[in-house]
Amino acid sequence: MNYQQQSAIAYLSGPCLVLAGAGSGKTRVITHKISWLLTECGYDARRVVALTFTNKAAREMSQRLSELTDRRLMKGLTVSTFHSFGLRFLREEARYLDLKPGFSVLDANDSLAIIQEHLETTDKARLRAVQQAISLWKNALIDVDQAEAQAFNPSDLESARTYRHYCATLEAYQAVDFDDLIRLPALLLQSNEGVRKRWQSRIHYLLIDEYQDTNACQYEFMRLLVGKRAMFTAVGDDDQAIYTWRGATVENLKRLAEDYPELKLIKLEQNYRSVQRILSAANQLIANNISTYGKKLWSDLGVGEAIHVTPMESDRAEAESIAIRLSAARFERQAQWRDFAVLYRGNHQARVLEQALRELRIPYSVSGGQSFFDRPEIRDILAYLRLLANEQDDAAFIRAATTPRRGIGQRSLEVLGRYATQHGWSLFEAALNIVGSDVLPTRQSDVLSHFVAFIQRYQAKFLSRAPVYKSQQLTLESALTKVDASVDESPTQAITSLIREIRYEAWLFDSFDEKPAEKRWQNVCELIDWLQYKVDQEDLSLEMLVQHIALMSMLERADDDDPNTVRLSTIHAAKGLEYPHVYLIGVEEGLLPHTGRFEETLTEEEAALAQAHRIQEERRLMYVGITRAQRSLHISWCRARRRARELIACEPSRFIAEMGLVPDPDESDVQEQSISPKQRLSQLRALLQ
DNA sequence: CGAAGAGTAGTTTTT
DNA sequence: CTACTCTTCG
Repeated sequence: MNYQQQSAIAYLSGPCLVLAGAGSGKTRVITHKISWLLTECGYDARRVVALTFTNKAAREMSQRLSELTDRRLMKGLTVSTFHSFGLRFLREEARYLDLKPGFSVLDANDSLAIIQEHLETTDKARLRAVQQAISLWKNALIDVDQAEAQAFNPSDLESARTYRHYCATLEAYQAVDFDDLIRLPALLLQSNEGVRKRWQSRIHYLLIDEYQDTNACQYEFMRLLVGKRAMFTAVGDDDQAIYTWRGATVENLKRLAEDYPELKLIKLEQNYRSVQRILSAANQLIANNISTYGKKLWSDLGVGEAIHVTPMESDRAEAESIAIRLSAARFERQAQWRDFAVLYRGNHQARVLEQALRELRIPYSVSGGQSFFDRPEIRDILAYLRLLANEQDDAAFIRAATTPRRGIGQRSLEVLGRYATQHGWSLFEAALNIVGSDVLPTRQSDVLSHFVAFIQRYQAKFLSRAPVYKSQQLTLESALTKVDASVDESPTQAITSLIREIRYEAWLFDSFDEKPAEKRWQNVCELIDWLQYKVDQEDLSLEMLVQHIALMSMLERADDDDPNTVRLSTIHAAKGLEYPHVYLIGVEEGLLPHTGRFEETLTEEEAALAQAHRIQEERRLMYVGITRAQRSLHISWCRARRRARELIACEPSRFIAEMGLVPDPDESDVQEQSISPKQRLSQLRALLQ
């Protein structure tokens, strides 16, 4: 532990900001600080909260923490993502926000559907833009009225109107979205003194990871949680701020110094991860950015080998070449597959790579990408669970009512929707009251009321379970209290019987070919297993489980099996991780830095400014990518790339020149041309036999 | 109402 | 090339 790390850990006199460069032992400082608080300073674990941005980071933190701390002292400690923490807060304080305890947590898909319904357009770009606008407004704590007042052009006005409709819909659904998980707690802490006092006296020390990624909302949340006492440690690196598109603002770093004049600033500049060659390139690159706090990273791990820069003919050739080079490198370096990572800008780039790797039988795993919980069959089942927990969740109602097909179609839903709007009901309530009304033919209303009765039957099953949330004295600790064990049927048993009753398996095999159907059914079974596991592990009620699922990005099983595979990952998803050998691909103008479409509504200067910010963020992204590498770094770019259905010419990224790198003579395209990838592939195959 | 077929648009990053 | 949408037919 170096001097700076030690002082960061031991500093407890007030607010503390640790500027931790890439690989400078950031997580180490946080975990040791928590351990220090618990074991040396006598802090009660229930009074300490550590917040991260990703589930992965939270998991790693508690993992590493438990390696250096007595388990008994950790009891009641909170290490979670901002969003999970916000969810827990909301569950406890739901009554102050007119939210019922079973409120739904909508994911991005659900919220997009609401927006689409209101806008009545299928223009995907527009929909995304509006969704983004709404999210940014929420994250900046701008309410509907303010948004409308600030709208200067028709496009913004339409977005603001949609914002209004969107918020109203969420309220009607008794649902919150991701942004609300932080926004609502922040607003409640602002407006309700009693709640504020309670939380401020409950939390004695707060730690925040990746502080540079906080948005205005999260800042406010944090500020109100720590109160005047201001006992917190924020750890971050302004050079690694790569989420400003999500509302994160580096301004928060400056604001911290302004709001807390007594703020203790500690810089961690020694890098323990990479060889000097890699670090120098990273430093040289990031020097092109305007930085808030200057940092000079250094390491004593030696100079290291040269950074390879390789031009490729096409994205296909790049993928094949990477596959070959991975095989060769593993052999030459006597390394494991898990020592290698291939990083890229966009998820779609994984496609070609996967193909190439499969051809060479190279084991790989893709991080990020499509989430397990995004698969249609999983969403089907979850729709039922969501509906059980909250019958006002219209989105869940529609999905559950129409899957599997039970004779409720577009037309019936339209009529039902109108009927519901007329009376100010949810779809569920409307369906409940539809028998006897003459809005639908008896055949349809029978099916609907049959469906409603079915849902109610299962609701009763779950309701008979101890409803944890009703307890008035619910606290952080007791939220996880064991569910009444005297009930005859476990939640997962009930879910299993529900799935059987809707004949989901049969429906799958009916609607799809044997192979895909089997896979889907397997996923459903996996979901049930996972639910069972969660129920056993954490004693969560169905409600809490369902709410939590929206926050799970991937199947969290990776920790038990430790696959020896090459990691394929977006640079974003690789943040915080490190690999001995990194291949950074697609380093081209237009892709990295990525250039999206420019906004027509902006003036020329505004557009130029936005563009400048964009480039800086992309540069930080490149910086993050580079600094993942410990020993060797390989950068490649393509002369041409398939995009949509045409081949477009590409230029090497300006970042390559900014780092002062030139193509590596040994691996230049001369060799690429003299021997085709296919030939090299078969050569290598022969070699490997 | 729902399934099968034809046509068409599409690519940033994520809790 | 593929994944999704819209259309048409039973």
